[in-house]
Amino acid sequence: MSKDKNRSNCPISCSLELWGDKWSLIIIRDLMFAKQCTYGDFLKSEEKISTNILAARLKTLEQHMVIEKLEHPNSKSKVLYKLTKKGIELLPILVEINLWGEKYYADIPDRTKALLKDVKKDKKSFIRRTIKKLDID
Amino acid sequence: MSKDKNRSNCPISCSLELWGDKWSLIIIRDLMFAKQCTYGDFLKSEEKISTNILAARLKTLEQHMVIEKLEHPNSKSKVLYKLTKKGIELLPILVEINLWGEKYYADIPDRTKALLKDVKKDKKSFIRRTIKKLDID
DNA sequence: ATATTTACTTGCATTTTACAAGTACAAATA
DNA sequence: TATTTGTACTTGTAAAATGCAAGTAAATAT
Repeated sequence: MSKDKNRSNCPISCSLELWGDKWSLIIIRDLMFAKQCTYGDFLKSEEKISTNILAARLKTLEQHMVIEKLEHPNSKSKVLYKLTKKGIELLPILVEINLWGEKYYADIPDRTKALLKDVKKDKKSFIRRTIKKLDID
Repeated sequence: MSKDKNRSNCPISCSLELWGDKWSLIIIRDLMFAKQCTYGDFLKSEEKISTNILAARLKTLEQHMVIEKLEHPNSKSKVLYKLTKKGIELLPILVEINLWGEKYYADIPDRTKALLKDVKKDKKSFIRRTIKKLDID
């Protein structure tokens, strides 16, 4: 019925209890680099999340104020999802995961390579610029 | 029988397929800040991982060369686990998760607070020093 | 010789996930 | 206006992962 207690007060452990799974950061990645997404946009991602899992994750992330829902400007049947400040602040984590993954996995997409080249040139500046883009709505 | 194909070539997605769960980074955290751990040490952690899950995660992380097994200097019945270079390089990710978690969760343990104070003073230096400690074996 | 420690494995109930299909409302089309 | 399509979900169910308790085997301590 109600929320369980955290298994510890370690910030890493608490964070993992919220988004430590195979899908949450994929959703957040999409929002981070596409700015805003509809439900259908998430479903179209290459990783092919199933619709019930997507709905569950969106719900949890919204409840924990990592993302929020917005009305779509052109349509009442569409919903726009976007990152909150709390969600945007996950960017440094995504950047570091990207850098680690680039080092240990092959066939990185060109778009990602370009992005990471930019990151490596000046990480702080990349983060600042990306956040700035997300903040404008 | 054999390994499944990755769901995409996105480095974030690939990384999550390996350690995107509620336990892998807890194991890695323990190794990162305790340098070396036995099986029993992991079980003693506050988060109370169950023994079958621990065994499964250690196996996967070893297979993917994130951790490795060492003989215990004093005992043939003990096994020492330590991070490989690949594992050590997850430190920037753990640092960023820690910083995010510190911001959004309460009652952070004093040890962690002290560590994060050090991180915030000079992140690069903290990472360099922590890696240096881990490299000596 | 016996008991204890250590690193696991095994069995099973519960939970989570993945896949397929279905629903409800908005919007476009005939 | 009626019907089809698009969009955001929900529901059902089988398969897989998890959590808990107990068990095993080798090494060490007593």
